[in-house]
Amino acid sequence: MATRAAPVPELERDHPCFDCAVRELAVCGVLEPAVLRDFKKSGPIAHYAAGETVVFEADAAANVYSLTGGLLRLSKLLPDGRRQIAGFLFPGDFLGITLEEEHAFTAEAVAPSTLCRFPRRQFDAFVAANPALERRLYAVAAHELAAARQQLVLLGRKTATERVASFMLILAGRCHPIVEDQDISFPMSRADIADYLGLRIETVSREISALKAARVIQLTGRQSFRVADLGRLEQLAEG
Amino acid sequence: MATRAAPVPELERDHPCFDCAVRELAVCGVLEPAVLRDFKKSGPIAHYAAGETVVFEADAAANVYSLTGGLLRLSKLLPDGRRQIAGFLFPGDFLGITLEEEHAFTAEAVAPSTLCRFPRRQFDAFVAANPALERRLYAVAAHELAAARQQLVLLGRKTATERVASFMLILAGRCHPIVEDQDISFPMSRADIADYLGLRIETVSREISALKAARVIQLTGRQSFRVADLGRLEQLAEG
DNA sequence: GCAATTCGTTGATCTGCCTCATGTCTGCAA
DNA sequence: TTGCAGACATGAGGCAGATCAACGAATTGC
Repeated sequence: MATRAAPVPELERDHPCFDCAVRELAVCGVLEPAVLRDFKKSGPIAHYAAGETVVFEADAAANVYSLTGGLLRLSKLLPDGRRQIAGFLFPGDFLGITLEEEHAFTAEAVAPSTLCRFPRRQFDAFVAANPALERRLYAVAAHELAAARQQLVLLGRKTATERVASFMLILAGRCHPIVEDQDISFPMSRADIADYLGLRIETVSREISALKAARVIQLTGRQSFRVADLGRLEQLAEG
Repeated sequence: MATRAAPVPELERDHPCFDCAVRELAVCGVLEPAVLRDFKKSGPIAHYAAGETVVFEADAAANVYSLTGGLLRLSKLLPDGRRQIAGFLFPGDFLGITLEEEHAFTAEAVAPSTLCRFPRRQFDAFVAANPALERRLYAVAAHELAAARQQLVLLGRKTATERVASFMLILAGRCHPIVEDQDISFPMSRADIADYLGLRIETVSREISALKAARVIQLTGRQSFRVADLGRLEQLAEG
């Protein structure tokens, strides 16, 4: 979870990074304050309302972004309207891991979101000049790759029950340690969950109801829940 | 495709990299000959027969590898035996993009394969000392990530017909340019294809038969085919 | 050579999830 | 309060792909 970093004394109080909540988490975390000061000059902070699009797939990849607050979804549409969500971006996550000239996925705000935007060319130059940043980007890419491959297993081989249970565990896993009866809220709709898990919303709804009926989870709102039986949930997620 | 690089005159004739077929393609491609000479000292060449395991999932990630010949599959098993193949590695591909201490996937030889093996610690030190190599690794990771996310769309939202057509296009896409009536051979079994596409072997077999009956492809052997109608194949792959 | 085994194909049937339909809840505005 | 719209839930029936079964064609071992 995004733990607020200590303010950076070397920075001016009005510098946008001064009390950034995700500085340690984000790629910027590896930069020295002096470097950071210059770095952030390169791009403004952008706000997006829920539902707004940050980048369209096939758009020129002119900027890269660091998400400081909110939630994004990365999705792709097939010609007939079928949609697959490849992943969600949480505060601290980086948007723009590619060397292609165009984005491969659409990024949209699921909840109101705040991002630091950097012109791509400038960012690349900055990366080239800062080996620590380059290393951090590689780490981020490796991490995303592992997550995507894990999702391949879910989409290729898991049942609807296993998928929904796995999703609940992913949500719960964002809090360390995972404890039972802790309230976990998720801003995404059933439609988003369905498109992430390769299911239909009716199926997601039914499976959530089943988990609730089995007293494995407890719904505390439309978009929040508690894990009531972690062992059983983990069991259901694997088969 | 692996185009044989020109021999490297600065290297001894008996140096393993002297006439490596994939040197330009692989991560080593960015290294100066003098650096390359030292680099390769660090690890031997390993051979694996078809079916042999290079690394087991959950094994300590003690080595990284560069595939110089053959074909590997990256797979994961669920407790009850269901298997998902996350991807195939072709000559020039790198095995070991992770910062975790354990491998997340099993890597097995689909066909007889040859790999350069490097102790991970030594490799990491080498990467830290060679920014060009670091950049290349990031490029490789970004590329793999894009491929994995594309595969998420296939597994989450495509029909059996679309999946098999997409697979044929992926195979054909490894030859540039894609031309009709060029013989394309693939060393993987129907079981491997099924586990890659999230289908059963019977379904893969039926769909291949259907593509053949529709004269979209032509089978020239058990594990080779020709694209007879590229436009139609692309159409079928998207829906 | 011939059995034994593995791999791929094809047919018949079954089932998990999708599709379609309808109902319920919540938030918001009048 | 009522009415409305959007999101979510639930029921009934259908279908794509899984499962089960049988067979043919390569490959391997003797």
